[in-house]
Amino acid sequence: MNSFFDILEKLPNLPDDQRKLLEESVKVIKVKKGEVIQQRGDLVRKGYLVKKGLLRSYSVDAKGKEHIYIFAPEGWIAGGLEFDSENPRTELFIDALEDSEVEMANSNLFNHYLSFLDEEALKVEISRLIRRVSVLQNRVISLMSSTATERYEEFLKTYPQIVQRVPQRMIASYLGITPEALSKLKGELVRK
Amino acid sequence: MNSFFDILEKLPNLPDDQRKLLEESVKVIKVKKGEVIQQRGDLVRKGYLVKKGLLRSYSVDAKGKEHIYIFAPEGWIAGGLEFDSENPRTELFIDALEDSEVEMANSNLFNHYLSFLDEEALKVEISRLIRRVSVLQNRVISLMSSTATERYEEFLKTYPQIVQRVPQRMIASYLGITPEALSKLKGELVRK
DNA sequence: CGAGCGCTTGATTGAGTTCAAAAATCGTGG
DNA sequence: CCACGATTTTTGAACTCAATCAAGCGCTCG
Repeated sequence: MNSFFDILEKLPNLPDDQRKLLEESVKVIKVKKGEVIQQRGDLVRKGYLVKKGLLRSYSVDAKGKEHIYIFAPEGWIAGGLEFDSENPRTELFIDALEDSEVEMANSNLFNHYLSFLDEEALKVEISRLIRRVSVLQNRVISLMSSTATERYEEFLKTYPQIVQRVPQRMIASYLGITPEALSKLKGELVRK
Repeated sequence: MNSFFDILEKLPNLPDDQRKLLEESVKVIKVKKGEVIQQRGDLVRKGYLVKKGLLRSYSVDAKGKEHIYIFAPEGWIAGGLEFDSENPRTELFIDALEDSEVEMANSNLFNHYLSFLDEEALKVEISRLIRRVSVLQNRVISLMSSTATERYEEFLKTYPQIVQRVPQRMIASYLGITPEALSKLKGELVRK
């Protein structure tokens, strides 16, 4: 999926007024580097599909430290349209690491989308969620069982395109370690 | 959902031969404590709904250490019927922590289930996945930003019914620490 | 009743944190 | 295009939390 408007095209039977409503629930916005577009506690659930640039989603712990949850480069979605009724408020912040262009969709789109889904689209949607579960599962396992060095090497393999674009301390934050630790760890790796 | 057979009841339009096929894809089995019912690398995707007893799903790392991914008491599903085509082989083991009674469904059920889903059931299915994503997200964040002690206290609050039933070293394994560390950490807590 | 399993406790080690400061890099205005 | 200030990375020393190794205790179930 490269655009939320693809979703609308998958709904040929949609009445015109509905279609208009959904079209209006997607806006293309420009986000400046550093700009925060979602904060913890936000009730409004929005999905941000990155057309150009790079977003990050992160939590802030009790001590004010940031922990990056995902990077979202071109083609990725940050924030998700999914709505968990048991926990309606976001835990996560989202901001831009580069000047970005983003399609912002509010949850109307998703909910209406669901109502009109055909069997094919349904499977796509479920696949997307399953893949997400799978990615998260691996992250949990790796946080529990791998050293920082192993996690870093894994990151290099999995997200080479991101390594180039973000400051090293952000990678440290994704890995769950301090910038100093990552720097030293890299030194160790080079020494071999 | 307390039984996979509930799924079948949600499909009133199902032709009889199809229904019979699906009914045959669910088996009730007894699993003895310690018995392993899924291993890493298994291609066959099965879902295990616990009727009685307690299952655990866990990974084994390079050093042979086990890391518990979830506990599944009565009413929970271990293993999941979801099929990720990009990564068809399980990373996880599943075994029984108590003598258990389990409904075992193979992925036929799920796939057919999807084909016949109505709008209502679809939303339920997607909700289930979303909740799972949400749980995993919290686990990732907590592994990155909380100390072992904080994670233990969180576990006590979230899964009080499980604390009573599993050996302490299993809780340590879930928290991502050694049994010794958990024992000492508990000592500290009592001392206050 | 004994052997083994699980929990505790202690000593030692190691990975990663914290704090501080220097070195390298980046970005922006002149 | 350069220079300066700000940010990022590196390096070092001291410290902390949890891992590892080892020994002892208590329970249970075979």
